[in-house]
Amino acid sequence: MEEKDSNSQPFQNSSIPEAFLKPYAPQESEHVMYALWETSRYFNPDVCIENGVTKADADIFSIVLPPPNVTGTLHMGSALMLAIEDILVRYHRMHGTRTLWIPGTDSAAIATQARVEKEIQKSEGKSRHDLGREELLKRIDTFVEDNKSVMLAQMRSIGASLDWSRYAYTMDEKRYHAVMEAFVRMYNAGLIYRGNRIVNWDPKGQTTISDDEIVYEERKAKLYTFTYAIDFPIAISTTRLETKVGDTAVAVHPDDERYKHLVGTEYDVVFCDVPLHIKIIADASVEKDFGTGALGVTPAHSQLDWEIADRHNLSRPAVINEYAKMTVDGRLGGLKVTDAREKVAEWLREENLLISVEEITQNVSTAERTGGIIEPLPKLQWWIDVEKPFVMKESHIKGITSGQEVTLKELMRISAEQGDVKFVTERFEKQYLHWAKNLRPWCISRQIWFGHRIPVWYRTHTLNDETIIHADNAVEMHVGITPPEPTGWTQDPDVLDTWFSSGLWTFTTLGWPEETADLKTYHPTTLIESGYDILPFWIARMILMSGFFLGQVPFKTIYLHGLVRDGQGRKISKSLGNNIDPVDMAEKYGMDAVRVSLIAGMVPGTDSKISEEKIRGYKHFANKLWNITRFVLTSVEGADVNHTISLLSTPHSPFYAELSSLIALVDTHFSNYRIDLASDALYHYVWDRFASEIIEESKPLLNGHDEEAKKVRQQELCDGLLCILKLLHPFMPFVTESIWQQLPLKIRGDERELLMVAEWPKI
RNA sequence: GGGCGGUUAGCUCAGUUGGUAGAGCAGCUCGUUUACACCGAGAAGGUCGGGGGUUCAAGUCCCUCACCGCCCACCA
Repeated sequence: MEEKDSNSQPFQNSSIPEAFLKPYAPQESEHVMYALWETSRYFNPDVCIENGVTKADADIFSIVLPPPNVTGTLHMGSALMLAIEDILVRYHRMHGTRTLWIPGTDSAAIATQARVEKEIQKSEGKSRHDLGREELLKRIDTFVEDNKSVMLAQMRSIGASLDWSRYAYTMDEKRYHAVMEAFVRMYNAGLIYRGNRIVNWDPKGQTTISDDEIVYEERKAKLYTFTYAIDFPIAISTTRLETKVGDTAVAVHPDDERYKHLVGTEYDVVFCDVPLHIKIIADASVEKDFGTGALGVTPAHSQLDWEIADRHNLSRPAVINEYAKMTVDGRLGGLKVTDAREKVAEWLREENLLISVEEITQNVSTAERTGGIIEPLPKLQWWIDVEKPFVMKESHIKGITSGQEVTLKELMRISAEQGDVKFVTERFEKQYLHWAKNLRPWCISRQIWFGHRIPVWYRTHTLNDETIIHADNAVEMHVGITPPEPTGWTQDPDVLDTWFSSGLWTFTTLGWPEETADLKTYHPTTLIESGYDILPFWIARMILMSGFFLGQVPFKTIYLHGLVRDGQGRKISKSLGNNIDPVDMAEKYGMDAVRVSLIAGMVPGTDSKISEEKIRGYKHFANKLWNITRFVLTSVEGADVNHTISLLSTPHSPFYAELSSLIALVDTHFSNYRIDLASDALYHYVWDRFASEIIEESKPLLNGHDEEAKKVRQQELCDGLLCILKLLHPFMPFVTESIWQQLPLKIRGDERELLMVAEWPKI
């Protein structure tokens, strides 16, 4: 950009701050503004009270930041989340509300461990077993520490006015202890148990994963139809031939006329070298129209079959191990499942038992993190029983009375149905209720090393201790944060599902299990704000946990935002190369522009778009504001303006009336969580009204000879500017604060020094 | 299979209780006389996915069809 000839510079000898002689340069001031806010310590509501910014008995607005994973750097999705929350937080803080926003980061157990393991494998060619548990955890800690500092710096760069004095990490000491405490209490209430059930086993990651971590992939497969033996009366169909050596029954529909006469008969066959005892049973879960209408029941390797086995008291031989290899004797022994499948097909052909082979497409379950094909296996795991009634000693939840007996499932349903938690977007309530209704036992143990280790201890010798109960295998077990004696006890090697600890997040961040002042003051939190993609994972589990431990809902309102997509509405993905980095964009156009372009046109619950053109547009807007200031300052130079905070409370001209209705409109949009509409209204007022019309109309007035009219207009311009700065501050904190900091005292009047804590204009 | 969204200007989307179709970006024409060219002025552009219904009046309410997308379940 060329420097203007100094002779043509009209402000050469004026008192206009020099910064306004150039276009707005966000890069120079953003970090300075953030430092100013942070050192003021006003992000902390206690400091606001001490300094009279907030009254101690003011209304509460509390919100816990959904902790970003320490694995990554900040992407547009997290930037959107931070922007929305910061806008709401700044808005409430300026209203004099006692406002708390708690920052945190998430260890993201499986994702983080997988990431570090992969890097070590790549650079050193070593697996986690080569390193050992202790060494791997050390490496992960180093990785986390490195990443964390980058993450936190980026969160600051967004402008997030988080109370850093209350920062929490899911794996820090306080949170770790709270999670242990939670496990023990839930166990003692009888809601956590250890049991053998079918789990989703990921042979690649060598761990259990939850239903929610499964991704279905469409694949072509062969559907084989065959009989177990020449004299076996029913043909069955399957895509997983190799599991058939684990069959104990053939199930048919009770109403199926073809097979009715066979129900109850039993057969002994030798299938692929494996002796089987097959019982023919009738079960309503069988589809008459699929395949032959008869289902070979493999209790140990299918969720559905396991449940059928429950109903018919069948045995459940396991034939596949954790490495997806066959455990039977004979020709299949030790083979991988895919090879075994071929082998069985071969055998069927030889024996003339194969009736047909059909190409079908089916959904294969794969692990989200590793891509491994899920092998359903029976395993001894820890579970949360969501259907077991317990007594809720003290309930603050609408629809549940203290002392009432409820199940976790009912608790989740009632919290939403009675309106104790409200959804900003109604359709998510339907989704949530549907999910809560179909909730099954929740498997909370994971066979990885990084995470909250299960507080259960085992030893093989007996001891007379009342706290000891007997598990299977005649091993003694003790549930507690520490072992009953310093030696002789081994801790369960598994760690907890990351969502177990995340479910406690709204109250562990406030100091639970201690009964802290924070917990009393800020819980239930006012609002949870997150992407809709983690509704079942996280939102639902927080309601469960908070209900159980505190008899409260974790938050009163649920605001879910959508995905951030690219300018054409495509998902942001590495393969498309369409990623737009918020930090890069901020360097180019300023963070305010990034923030506003993220929330403009973003309706709660729907996906939104971001593009570089859009960001550029709002950069221009920031500059417009800058130049409006320049004009106003020039116009009132030497004039006698006198600003007091209360000025706006008595609108005495169309100008003030218009400002009042703008404030009212913005407030209405905020109360409906439509910050997109609020920012839109402000954008248009500032540009189309204030800049294009009011300022233009002012020019003849300011140059005219009617001194009274000139004076009135000068006052109006000042008040208008201050009002606009305040209204825009939540959206564009950097440029508005930059301007505020450079306003001459006579214009700022008796307002506070930091715009961040200035009083919201009153109508 | 079950559920839920969406379809409005070239592109991306608003449109609150039914009352004369809106914005941003792109594009077109013109303009650089001092807040801002990171600007201003102006014009153009839509039978609101198709069909039917309710109503004095429908982008908005109801029915139906088509297409796109998402979530859940999952057939062995």
